[in-house]
Amino acid sequence: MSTGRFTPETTRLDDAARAGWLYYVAGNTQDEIARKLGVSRQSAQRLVAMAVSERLVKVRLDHPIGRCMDLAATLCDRFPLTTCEVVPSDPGAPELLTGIAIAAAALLEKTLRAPEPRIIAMGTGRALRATVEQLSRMECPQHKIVSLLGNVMSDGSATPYNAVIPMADRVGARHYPVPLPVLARDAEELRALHAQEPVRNSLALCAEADLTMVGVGQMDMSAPVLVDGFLRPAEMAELRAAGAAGEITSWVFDDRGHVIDCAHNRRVASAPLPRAADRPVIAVAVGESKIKAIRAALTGHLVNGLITNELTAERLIALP
Amino acid sequence: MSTGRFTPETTRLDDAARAGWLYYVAGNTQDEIARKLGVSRQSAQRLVAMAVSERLVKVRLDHPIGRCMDLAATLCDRFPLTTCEVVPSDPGAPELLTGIAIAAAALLEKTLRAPEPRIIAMGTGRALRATVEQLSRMECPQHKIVSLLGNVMSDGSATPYNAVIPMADRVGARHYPVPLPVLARDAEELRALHAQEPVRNSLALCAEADLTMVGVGQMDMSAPVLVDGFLRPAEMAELRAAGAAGEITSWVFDDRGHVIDCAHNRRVASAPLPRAADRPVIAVAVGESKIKAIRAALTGHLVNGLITNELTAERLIALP
DNA sequence: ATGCCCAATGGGCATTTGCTTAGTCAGTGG
DNA sequence: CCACTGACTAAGCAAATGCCCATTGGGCAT
Repeated sequence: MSTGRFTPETTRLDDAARAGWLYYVAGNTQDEIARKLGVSRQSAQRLVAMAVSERLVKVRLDHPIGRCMDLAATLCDRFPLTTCEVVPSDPGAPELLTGIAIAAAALLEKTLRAPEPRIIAMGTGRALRATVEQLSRMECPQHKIVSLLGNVMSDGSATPYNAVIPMADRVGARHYPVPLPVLARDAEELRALHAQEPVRNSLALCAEADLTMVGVGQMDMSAPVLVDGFLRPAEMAELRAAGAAGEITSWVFDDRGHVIDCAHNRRVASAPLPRAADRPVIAVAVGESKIKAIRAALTGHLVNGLITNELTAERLIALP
Repeated sequence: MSTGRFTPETTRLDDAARAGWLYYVAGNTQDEIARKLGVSRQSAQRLVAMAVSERLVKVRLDHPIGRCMDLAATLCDRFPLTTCEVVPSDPGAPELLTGIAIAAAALLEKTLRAPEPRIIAMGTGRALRATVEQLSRMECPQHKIVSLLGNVMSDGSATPYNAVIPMADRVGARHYPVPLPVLARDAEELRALHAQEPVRNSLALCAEADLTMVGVGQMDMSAPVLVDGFLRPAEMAELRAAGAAGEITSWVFDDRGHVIDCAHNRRVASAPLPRAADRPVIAVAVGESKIKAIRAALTGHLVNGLITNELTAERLIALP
């Protein structure tokens, strides 16, 4: 395009946006778009695809699917929740994260659009990672994004499902990766780590976060903490014997949602869970295997909000 | 079913919403949806279509261009326009010409790239001058560029915002500068001028132009015609008293877009305006002060295309 | 019971879309 | 100077989609 000579990057995205609008809003065919934009059909198709992949087009379903609304209402009723969102399940792939990721991203964006500075605290995990991938690019340097837990594994490598760094990148906010391991070697080392100035800063930010978003981990042999190597099978077995039902930012809790007093939790370097907080603390989780963990977290008021899907919600309600 | 009461309507809409969700959010194909919902593919397609037609799926474009496209669509809807382009305003300099100049230049280049000979008729003014400056250099001797109005001021000097000569220079096309003043001394002189062979040629070319591009002048004390000395303040006052709302290539029209029958217009030497033409006649204009003039030109179908910016488009739509 | 009406259904077909291959062209750097 | 890169276009194909139309079957009046 002729206008390309000024800001190739911007212009390309602009054209993608134009193509996306013509396609999704005006209902043009890609051929028409190609003609209107003066490019080949293939380019038009690329532009439309780019508008989607760059998350320029947001599809929202403006119909409360009766089922989902009922489930959300029931969950709010049964557990101490202030917000609850249930998205439809894909019957073929009920553990698909896309749906809850979109819902969670919409929630994050609502906070991020605020002109006043906000603090958003994030956990880690696949669900949050998927959430971040659904965020639009935006420019909000006024906000701070802080990690609830360290991103260093015991062997010194970075954790795989860190969400804070890509999130800060996408939305142009400042971020505070905590220079901490997930687990300290012992209580002694933990004290030393927490005494560091940057760590104390981060923890202080977490404590006053306007929005906290976390994943929920189950405590069985398919647990993320196990798969990702934070725990050895023997430790897992030990924790389960001690009544462990789930974990949030590595804090292991029992089936009533009480953080267990045990050796493991004494080594957890993560920010303390803001129990029964007045500000939103949202769990983002789906899956058959996580149901007990989610229920425990809700019961114990470790979170006050939940984003999940239809199937998981059904199972949560079906529990005795 | 989700609810105890049996409401076929609701259920059907719910299914539509579900199908829409699976299609647009989860990215299923209609075949998969059909399988998952246990209906035929055709029914799935009907459900998806219903989700759209019932406005259950809302598509939003998360990009500044989205708003511009919306505004353009509204303008096309409200006025008899076949093409309309709205470019983002620079919030700091909402009257900046660069944006619309780039858009207008892109439009010109699309025509200029045609291998068949084309005739492009150009008006004058700052906007068109800025447009020409955005044109890439190219070599298209097959086209003809003709001026809609003379480039000689009453004192014999050339008009400052001529666009045809630099345009022809940039794109390597033949051009037809009209050896005419902007205003004849009187109707008598006008007849004599228009009787000249080269003038008649030019006017004939204007009449069959494939693309006509003009600026729009307001009729107030900041008007270009006044600033550039084509009109004296007294004449301007007179015209305004006669209901003048704007001018295009010196033809002064009222707020319904009718060229006023007055002494001034009887002296105008410019090519006649191709009212309600079948070929594109594009106005290129921005600015708070031009809004009434633009609206009049659109209403009266003096042009069938508009290139403007976001702020001006908003104001045009906000007018009663 | 019979026939009719109408909405919903699914088959079939033309169009649209996503993607691949091959070729072109401008800019880049050795 | 030329090979290389990257991005584009053209052509074409298989899958996905949109839509027409004949069919079905339930509800309703006769």
